Amino acid sequence: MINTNDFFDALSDETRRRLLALLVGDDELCVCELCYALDLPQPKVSRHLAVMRESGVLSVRREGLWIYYRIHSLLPAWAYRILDQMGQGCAALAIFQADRKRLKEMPNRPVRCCA
Amino acid sequence: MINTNDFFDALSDETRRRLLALLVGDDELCVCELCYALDLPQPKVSRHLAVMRESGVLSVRREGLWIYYRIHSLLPAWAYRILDQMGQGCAALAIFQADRKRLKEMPNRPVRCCA
DNA sequence: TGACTATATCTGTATTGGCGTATATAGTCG
DNA sequence: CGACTATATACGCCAATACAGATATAGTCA
Repeated sequence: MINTNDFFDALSDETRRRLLALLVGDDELCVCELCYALDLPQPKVSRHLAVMRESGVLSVRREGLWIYYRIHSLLPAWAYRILDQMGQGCAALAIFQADRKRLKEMPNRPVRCCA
Repeated sequence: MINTNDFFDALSDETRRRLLALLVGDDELCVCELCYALDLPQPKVSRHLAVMRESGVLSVRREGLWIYYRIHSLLPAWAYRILDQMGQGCAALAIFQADRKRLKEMPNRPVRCCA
């Protein structure tokens, strides 16, 4: 079960909120998609994902070379609702909209074979 | 209008979450009530309240010697819902329950005259 | 095996942010 | 005015954390 402090720690950084906002909408995305969408160096994205993976906010699945992250399915209901509201609150912001746009227009997105 | 970063910054510290959780339930409380409930030194509580006041998460009313804080009434709907869900998520935790208990049992609570 | 791709981790640095303590401000009341 | 109460702020210190850049790991495919 996730720790409350860890959950709010995930929300305390804008980069992490950008990652979460994408994942709330898209159910699962791989690291290279997230890097491309946020237009940030891969180690930076990877470190933030690691923080959230280690605290149980995100879960991970490997498929070949790609590693897919998603919102952890065992979060308590209130935590889901907060993520959802955060997504709504951020949807109006230019940065978050640009992230969505870049993701949508990303060339050669990896194809899930056996989601 | 509140800044999204500032809003999540308010949630990023446990002391601030304890303050917010009390205020979500009680509509307004003065600094000495909050100090007593959290059992923390006054400057520490005051500094955390100042952070949230300056970013527009809390608003303030003076009544004589006492200063009453409350959740700001102009937060966007999604922010309210997050505060509400945070309150529910934390309600199960011992620290937050103890805060409520101390507040309820506090002797000589100041009396609002003209709320 | 070796080249290549995707992702993770390490290392050193700079910044942020919380803390305790001391002190300042502001209002009340004699 | 001076004593008192409630609250706010300033200061110096320390720990946490984000960062860039370099490097390691792990899987794939020739």
